[in-house]
Amino acid sequence: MKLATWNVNSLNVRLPHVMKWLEENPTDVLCIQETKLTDDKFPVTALETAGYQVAYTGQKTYNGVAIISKLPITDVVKNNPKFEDAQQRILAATIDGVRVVCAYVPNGQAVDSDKYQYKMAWLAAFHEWISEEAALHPQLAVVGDYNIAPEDRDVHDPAAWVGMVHVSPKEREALQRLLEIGLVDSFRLFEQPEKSYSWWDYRNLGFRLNKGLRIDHILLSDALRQRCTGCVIDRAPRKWEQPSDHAPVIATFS
DNA sequence: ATGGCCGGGAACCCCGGA
Repeated sequence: MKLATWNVNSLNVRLPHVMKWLEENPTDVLCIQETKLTDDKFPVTALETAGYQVAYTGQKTYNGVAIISKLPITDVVKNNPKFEDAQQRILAATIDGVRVVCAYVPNGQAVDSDKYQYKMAWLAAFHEWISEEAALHPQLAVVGDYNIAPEDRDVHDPAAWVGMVHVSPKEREALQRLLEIGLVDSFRLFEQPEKSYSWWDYRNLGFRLNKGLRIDHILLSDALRQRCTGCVIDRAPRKWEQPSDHAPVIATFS
C-alpha cells in the first residue's frame, strides 16, 4: 500500500499535475490540501475516469481537502467534530482498514496574530479529537500540511527563522503533543538526505537554492509504523511547469 | 535589499499563503 500527501495550492490549476503524478506514481491513497474549490466544482469525473474514488470538502478561494483512493472509501467525516470551523481543513475516512485523516493545519501568518491564535486553538482541538481517533482506530494515519517544521534540521536556515511562524516553540510543542498520543513522524523512521524539505517559497529562487521547510508530514500509529517500509519526499513535480510550492510526501507499507 | 512569487476574486489591486 502506498499513501501520499500533497498540498496542491489550487486543484483547479494543479489537476493536470495530480493526474500526471498519479500516472507516474501509482498511489493507493492520495490526500490533497488547498483545493480551493467548492464541492460543486470538484473534478469528480476526471478522477473517477482514471480509476479513483474521491471524498472532498471545500470552499471558495481558500482551504479545501480531498482524499483520492483506488480502494473503497467509507465512514467519511468532514471537519473536527470537536471544533466549530467555517474553514474546510479536515477530511477523515477509512480505506483498506486504515483510518486516514487528511488535514490542512492553519498557516498562522505571524506569531501572536489572530491567525496564530486560531492555529493554536485549532491544534488543541485537533489533539483532543485525534486522541479519540487513535483509541478507536489502531491503524491510523494523520497526514497533511501541518505548517510546522518539527526541528531545526527541517528548516533551511534556522537562525533566519527564529521567532517566525512554522517554527515557534508553541507550534512545535503542539506537534510534539500529537506524537505523544503514540504517533510517529514516518519520514524520520528512515535514513534521509540532509536538507530534506517539502515546501519552497516561490520567491527568491527558493527551490533552486533549496531554501525550504519540511512542513508536510505523515504521522503513523504504532500498528501502521510496524508496516511502514519507507517514506520519501518526491521533489520531481516541484520542477514541473507552474508547480505547487509543496512536494508530495509518500509512505509505503507492507 | 526595505524584496522578488503565486492563486483567487474582483478588477487592473489586495488578501492569504509560508
